[in-house]
Amino acid sequence: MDRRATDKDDETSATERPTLKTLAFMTGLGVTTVSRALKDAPEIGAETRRRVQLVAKQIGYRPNRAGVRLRTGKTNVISLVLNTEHELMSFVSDIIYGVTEVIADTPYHLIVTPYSRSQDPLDPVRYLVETGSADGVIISRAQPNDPRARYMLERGIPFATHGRTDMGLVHPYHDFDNYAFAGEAVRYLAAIGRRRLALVTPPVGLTYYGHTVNGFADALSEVGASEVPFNTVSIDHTIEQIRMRTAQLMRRDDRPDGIISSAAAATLAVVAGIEDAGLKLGRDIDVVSKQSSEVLHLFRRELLVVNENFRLAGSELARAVLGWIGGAAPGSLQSLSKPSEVLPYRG
Amino acid sequence: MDRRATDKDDETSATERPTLKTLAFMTGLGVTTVSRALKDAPEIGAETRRRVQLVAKQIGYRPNRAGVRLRTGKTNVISLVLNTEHELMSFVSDIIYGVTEVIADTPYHLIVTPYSRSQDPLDPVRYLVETGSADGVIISRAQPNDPRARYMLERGIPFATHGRTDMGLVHPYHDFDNYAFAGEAVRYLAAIGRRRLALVTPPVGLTYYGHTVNGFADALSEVGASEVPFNTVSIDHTIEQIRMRTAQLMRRDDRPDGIISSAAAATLAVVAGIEDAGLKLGRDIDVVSKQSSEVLHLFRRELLVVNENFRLAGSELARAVLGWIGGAAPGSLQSLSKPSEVLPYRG
DNA sequence: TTGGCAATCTGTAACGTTTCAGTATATTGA
DNA sequence: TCAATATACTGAAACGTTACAGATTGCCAA
Repeated sequence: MDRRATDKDDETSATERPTLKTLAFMTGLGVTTVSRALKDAPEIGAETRRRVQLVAKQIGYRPNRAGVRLRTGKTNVISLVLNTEHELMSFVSDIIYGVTEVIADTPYHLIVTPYSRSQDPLDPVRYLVETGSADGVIISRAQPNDPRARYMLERGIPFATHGRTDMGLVHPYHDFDNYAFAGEAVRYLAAIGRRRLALVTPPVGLTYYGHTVNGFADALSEVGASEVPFNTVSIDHTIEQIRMRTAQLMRRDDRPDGIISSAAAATLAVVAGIEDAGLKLGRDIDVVSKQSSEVLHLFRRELLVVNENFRLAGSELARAVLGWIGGAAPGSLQSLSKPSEVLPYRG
Repeated sequence: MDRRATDKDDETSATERPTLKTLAFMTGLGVTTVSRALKDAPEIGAETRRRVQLVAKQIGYRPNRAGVRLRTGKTNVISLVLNTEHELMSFVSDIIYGVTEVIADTPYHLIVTPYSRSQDPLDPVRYLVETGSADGVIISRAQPNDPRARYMLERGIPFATHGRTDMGLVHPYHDFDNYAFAGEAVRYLAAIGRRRLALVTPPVGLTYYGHTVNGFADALSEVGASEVPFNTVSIDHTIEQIRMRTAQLMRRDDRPDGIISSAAAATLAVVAGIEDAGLKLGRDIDVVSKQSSEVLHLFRRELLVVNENFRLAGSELARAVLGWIGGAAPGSLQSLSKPSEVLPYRG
């Protein structure tokens, strides 16, 4: 128990970042004791604990991430896996902000892991898991049978999906209730006298494609309206494609008098197509669209909108992943966001 | 030189992630040799080098980031520092995608570090530097006298700014030539007979506010048009504010017959305001606007647009930071993006 | 032969953290 | 009184990497 300054340590330069060793030296304790005191371990005396924590706060001690990660494997990183090509008018920033909001006062960092159209969506996830680059993962564009979710479940790495899967496997998710959205939209249009409705669907293959289509179909038969098939486009198509095909559709005799669109970007193109065909919004046809920011009513007042909050989605997803990491049951970390009413323009 | 399996090592379980030790064992070499062979050190025999690299590739060896980071301080992380509240129609995703494009085949990860309106913009930067969380930083919303740039220059941490500063200090940046943009816009409007022009400016305080205002003023006097002051808004204002104040402006006798807008989101509000005042785009007034995605022509065909490519900005910024990290001279890592022509709608 | 010197390769230590297996002291039970 | 036990602390080892300071070998000049 000799308390001479250890010969090799240079506690001289005050500019260096403090480590546990610095704290140990300052408090006269061992490194181990300091480490445990900082994490409120029970076998540390109350006064010692307070003293260590005080000094740590004073000198602005921050654990070295690399040290922790090397020793424990804990990265303190959440990864958001994104497709860099889909989603035109990108809601991406909202999700990111939602996530950062939640992790702001945690030690977590957010890394963005992209993948492109040409890649297998499993690639980035495999990379993250194999290299142990994150404690938790958020993926979007969930599919009914999603290999990524299956993969991560097998490896036991916490994750949350934006959108639900349908594999009989339970995992955290956040989803917008697109079944309800499509239903509400149909009922609204029926209520204002529209009877021949078309749907601009989500990308085929994603889970919420099914939800939307089902909500649409069920509500159609409920209100006794009919569907005008419009399967040639989804919101993943380009502006040009959607516009052209909408114009084609609107030039037919059996054209719809109502359209429901699953995304604001697509709606811009749909409206352009409608007008290309010489028809007028609000008179010849009504359009209900989801949007994630208040742009559509600036675009055309006649549009009917339903708001989807992606910032909230980001927050919920982050909360879910952190919850799972923290040991909560995956099944308890699922949330579904109800759509707003269908909103007409108000001055 | 005994080649018995070292007693404590368990090279048995094939499921573990390979490390240098694994490679050393497999090749029969020392850990040091393997390490150097992998980074093409000159004192390693050519054959040995090839052999090690072959084995490494075969078993999918990936250096442990925490190990490298702990030992060398190199994080292999680039941080993008973002304000979570400004920038309505967010170009954020484009920047992110641009960055990820460039770092895709490097060992770098991208972390997003947010800060909110209530915080000092220096906070996140200070955090990154103090904790050594990134090898390079990208900041946006550059100011003429930017404390963040000054701070990072002092600490010698590589960074790039989206937008220029004006402190007589040299550092990498990427910027859109807003002086040219405003000038082109003025000249275009003058050429189609507009003589009384108003400018929806960038946020006061940011460097490109000055560029834009100067480009506007210089071109005005060049073509002999006059300015209608419109200092009550900038593109950082809310949609509602811009819309209301534009309507007010357009109801005055001395209203402009041309408006130049620095952002697409603001332009939506400007057009709404114009129409609120009962005026018609293309007849009573023309509007030139920057946009970062092809939305404005769907919105109103009469709009005149200039495209700004944020994905490119992201790529350039990433390239700049990586260049600086790689030892290039900061002064050689500056780029300016020329605006496109002013583009009217074409069917 | 011997010394010197390249050319290759190697072990050890260190980065900062947590965990393991203690040690020293005080306190309790009988 | 003595042993058992609880309390409060500690050093050493390990995570995977790189840098440092050697080691070993072969070859050439003297």
